[in-house]
Amino acid sequence: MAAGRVPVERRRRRPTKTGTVLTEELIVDCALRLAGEHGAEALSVRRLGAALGCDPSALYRYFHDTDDLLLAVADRIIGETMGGFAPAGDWLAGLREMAHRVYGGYSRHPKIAALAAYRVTRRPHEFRAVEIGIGLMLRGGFDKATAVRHYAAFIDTVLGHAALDAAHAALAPERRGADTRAWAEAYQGLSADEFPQLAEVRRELPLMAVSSFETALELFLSALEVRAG
Amino acid sequence: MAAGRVPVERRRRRPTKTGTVLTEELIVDCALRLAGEHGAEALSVRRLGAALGCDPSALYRYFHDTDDLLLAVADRIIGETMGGFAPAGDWLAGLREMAHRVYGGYSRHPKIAALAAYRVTRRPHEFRAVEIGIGLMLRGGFDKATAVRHYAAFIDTVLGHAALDAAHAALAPERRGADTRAWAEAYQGLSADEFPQLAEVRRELPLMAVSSFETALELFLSALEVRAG
DNA sequence: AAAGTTGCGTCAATGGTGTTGACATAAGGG
DNA sequence: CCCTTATGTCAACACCATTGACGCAACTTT
Repeated sequence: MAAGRVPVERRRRRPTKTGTVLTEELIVDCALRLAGEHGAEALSVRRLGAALGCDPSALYRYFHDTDDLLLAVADRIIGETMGGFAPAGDWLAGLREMAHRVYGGYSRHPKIAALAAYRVTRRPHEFRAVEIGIGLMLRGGFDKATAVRHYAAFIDTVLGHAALDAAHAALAPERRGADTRAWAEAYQGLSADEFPQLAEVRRELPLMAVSSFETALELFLSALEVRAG
Repeated sequence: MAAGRVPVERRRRRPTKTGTVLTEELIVDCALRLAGEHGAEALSVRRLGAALGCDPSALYRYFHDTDDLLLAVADRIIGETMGGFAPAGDWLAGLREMAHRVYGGYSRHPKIAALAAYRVTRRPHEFRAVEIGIGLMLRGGFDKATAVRHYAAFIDTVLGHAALDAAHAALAPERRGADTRAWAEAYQGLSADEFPQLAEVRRELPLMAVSSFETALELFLSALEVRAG
């Protein structure tokens, strides 16, 4: 049953009924593509099996369960977004780019992001990302413990926003629409007596429907800058 | 089928097979209790029906679907956490307390938080919370548009951290443990050649396993303070 | 080249999930 | 007292993840 128990060297590559030869890599590829093309619900063992042309249960030869597969997919995303990133100049600019890369990567795969943004993949691409992030904090002049704590706060803030926006983007269309329209509709009709502050900013409320990631990131980075210097 | 379509006044209160009389409130109560007591998976229409002593499908007379029910439960949580909150003094202190209340409320209901933190409930308790939050920003001296944008960044940062930590807390125990231990185990064994920065802070890495909410919040608030004054 | 292991794809089955339409019954208004 | 109709119940559908038994075929060994 168990996945990965079989050493890679001993692998016997038997083609499936439809001819393709399964690989961990191929499965992750397919999962990523499937989650992207079709809606949020497309990522199930059965659909994945169908897309790969194999029996669903064959996947359990490669991954313990769907959680294991999910982490593998998440690490692939991290790898893609951080690929070729080697910040050289200003540490703050480095952090800014890293934030944009991570946020952008997860935005491109909202369904996965919503499920995996808060996980620790414990896989190579994540190792590299943390290595870079902590390096940037150290370059900012923070002592070791502060660098780690600030990196945690930084990446969690970025991941938190990414997860929020991704989860929203991954919602079924009619639900996403309803949530978005709330600020321009339900919140517009509230009584000014009961909600004076909301009435005051009524015309600006639709701003609540757009992502606050950029605003939050710049506020956060400015706070870091102050503490460093 | 549809929920809420029946005006409240016309309701015919028929007891279920086991004698209890269903109410939207009673259902939300039960859902909250169920999600708290039993593990993360306890929240399903069937279990809820069993706990209420009614047929699962009876719930569809009160809520369109599980999403509708989820939003009702989430709004209840907001109401509980914000109950009696009327910040009078310093606007920054008000924001700090609001952040702690929201984060704490969701921490007490991780399963719900993981599912609902990024939603707009469009219900009374949420209205009140936004009213208070925007009021605090206006008190900080920001103009209308900036107040709204800063409130969005503020609440999304808080909700993002709450969602991250809640999702982690709602994980199945063995998965949560594995994720947590990663920083004290998998990350400790990495080669110092390949990951020099990680090696540098190796002894501080376990800090990554604890919530970064407080750190992030204080950084965020300090940035707000600078912009206000 | 034949025999023996064993990886792994397939099949069938289990027990879970949300949701719906038909139905019967009792509640409450006239 | 009847009539309308709200609503709890039942049965069914279409999904889901996961597992154990099975047998083929791809390697290893002799």
